Amino acid sequence: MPDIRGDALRGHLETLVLSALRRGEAHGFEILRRLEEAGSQVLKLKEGSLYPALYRLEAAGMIKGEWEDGATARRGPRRRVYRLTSKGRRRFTAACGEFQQFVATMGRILGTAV
Amino acid sequence: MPDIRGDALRGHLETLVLSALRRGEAHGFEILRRLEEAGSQVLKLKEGSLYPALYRLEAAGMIKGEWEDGATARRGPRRRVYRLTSKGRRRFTAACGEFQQFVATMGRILGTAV
DNA sequence: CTTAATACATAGACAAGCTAAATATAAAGG
DNA sequence: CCTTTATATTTAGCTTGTCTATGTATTAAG
Repeated sequence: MPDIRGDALRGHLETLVLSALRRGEAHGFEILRRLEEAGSQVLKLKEGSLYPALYRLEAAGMIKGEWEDGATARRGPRRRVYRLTSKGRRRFTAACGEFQQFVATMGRILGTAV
Repeated sequence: MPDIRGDALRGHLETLVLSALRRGEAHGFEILRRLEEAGSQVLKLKEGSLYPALYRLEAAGMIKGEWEDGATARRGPRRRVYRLTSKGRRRFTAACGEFQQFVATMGRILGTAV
């Protein structure tokens, strides 16, 4: 089972990130884990793709990130926890519709066998 | 109904071109027409995207292009007519499978409502 | 002879995802 | 202590596909 190529993902990654955050706020690594888990081994997302996507989404007001309280008893550096804004929630709904349209259009062209 | 953005298309365009050629050989403009027709107004493909894609596909041995015989009584310059190679046909089949997997994975992440 | 229609070509911009490496923090282990 | 290990974020630079915009070529029509 070949991996999903980066180019195929392009333009859809932000939708995936928004989707991952519907399950509740999460920091970058956690988002990565959620997506790879749901992606069943074929979706391999890289930090170098995710973090810039998070910055874009935050800049666009779709998500809001805050540094986690430092007093957590765990290994590792501070984490930035993101949550969906209401704008992001609306964007996600719209993005789902657009994706559906994209799939429908592709399907029409590739034939019903697809 | 918003158009399908270029980024959403990225990585899927070559599959679309292969698909268009299943209906028989065609020159660039004809491919464009076939795709836009099947794309129902939401898929707006540009020459600047299509022709490079054709060159890539030909270089990869997926399609074969030949200059049309000049004695055609019609307006316009010579046309380069492309047809699927057997390699291209196999590639198309594989690409359909990959697209299906992509859609399935996206669907799993976006939720069944998608 | 000009205009319109058709078709191909391509330079350059742009953007998103990838590679790879650096940095930071703190628990765990000896 | 000091090193190792695990966790998490950051970013520079590369690659590549699509788009914008423009240019060229050819022939029918007026």
